[in-house]
Amino acid sequence: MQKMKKTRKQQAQETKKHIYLTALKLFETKGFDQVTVDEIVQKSKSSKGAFYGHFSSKYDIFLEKFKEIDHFYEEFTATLPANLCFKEKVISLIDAQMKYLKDDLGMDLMRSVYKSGLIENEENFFSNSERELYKILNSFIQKAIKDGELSAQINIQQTVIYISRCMRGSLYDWLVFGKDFDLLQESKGFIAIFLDGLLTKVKSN
Amino acid sequence: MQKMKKTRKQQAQETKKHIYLTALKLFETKGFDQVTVDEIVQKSKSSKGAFYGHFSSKYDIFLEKFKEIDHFYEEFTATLPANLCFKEKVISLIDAQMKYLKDDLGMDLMRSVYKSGLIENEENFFSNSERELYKILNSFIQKAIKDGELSAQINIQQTVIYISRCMRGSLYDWLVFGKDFDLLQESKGFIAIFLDGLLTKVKSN
DNA sequence: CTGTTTCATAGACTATAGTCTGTATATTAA
DNA sequence: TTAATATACAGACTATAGTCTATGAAACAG
Repeated sequence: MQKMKKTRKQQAQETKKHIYLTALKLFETKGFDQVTVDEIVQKSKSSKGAFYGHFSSKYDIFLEKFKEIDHFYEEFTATLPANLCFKEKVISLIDAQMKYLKDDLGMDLMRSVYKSGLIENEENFFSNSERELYKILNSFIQKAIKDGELSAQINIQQTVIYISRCMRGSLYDWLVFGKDFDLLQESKGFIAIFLDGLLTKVKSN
Repeated sequence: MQKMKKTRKQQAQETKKHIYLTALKLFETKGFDQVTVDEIVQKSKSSKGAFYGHFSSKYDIFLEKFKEIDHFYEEFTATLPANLCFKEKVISLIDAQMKYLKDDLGMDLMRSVYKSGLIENEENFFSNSERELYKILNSFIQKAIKDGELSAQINIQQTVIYISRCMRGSLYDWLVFGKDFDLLQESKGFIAIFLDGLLTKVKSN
């Protein structure tokens, strides 16, 4: 197990990371659409072959970055107070998540993510990368049912989809309506009403 | 005012319409992404110059078609029974609209519409072409307030945005999750919960 | 150690959306 | 009527994402 000699795979990983970081830096300074693959390749002293060997598209770089969101979810779960009710938990999740998406990932990146979701055939990350989110929501709901906050009748998977749809809806609107759209407030106000509906519906059962 | 001689403008309109119809036919048979501008231009015996003189992009053709949705809204308004309550009206609007989008406009076109909403700088139709939808929702809400179904306290514009966001959310999910996503059922189930929340919230005020 | 295979990378090439320029004809001005 | 101008269109050209093929070096087999 020698450390000196770089193996082929190690070398490749370094190339990938180097392209990745160069691209992110360029995206940050010039904006996603202003950066060409040729420029990424040139600035990273690499090649098209290397680029497309490691990433399947220009978007793919952003998706890679987007996957870091799992770290966010981990941290969120770890620091969430245990004594909150269902509604409080969901709202606090949305609040934290939107802050993270807006400030840490940024609008450009999220636009790419949402664009790529609309590309046919592309394996959409909403069913992969958002798995962590689904798990969290799922656990919230399970807990709420156990605590009698939600009826045991509800379709858990469906509800997870609905709640995450609230997030996607607010995010999409943010991307469409732009800067003067207050993502935090909009998504909180929206989900609050939806959750009221969810809780009401259950009580009347 | 001679009828025989075609004026320049008339001729141009005919060219535009001819390109438009040729493109739509091609989109229908091969799917939007499979059709190139070159092919449209060639099949319509026209040229790039003519194409981009009349349309600002390939998407633009679809947006043109999408504007026909105003006819749908007109007809819907005309045939809506007057004796429905707020919730019934909104649900019936969503039901009819989703049927229309799914069956008459189709997934490909809607995908283009939602993609184009994500393109920066592009004047997004959500603030233009959806104006008719906003008007209808606005009138529903006004009526509901007058009838005491909704509190006079609520922010009407905000509520319009929320309800239309429910639609956008369901539509986006449809485009992402694909064929086995039941748009009608999903959007109805979703909005029903949201409306419950809206009505509840008001009652408790 | 030597021949063979695999694989990361280079960079030429392709496909296609969109731009630019030239032209002929309609329109307008005199 | 003739000259000047505007504009609809043709098609060459550009920009750029993504593909394909070649190559040289590492990994491996014997």
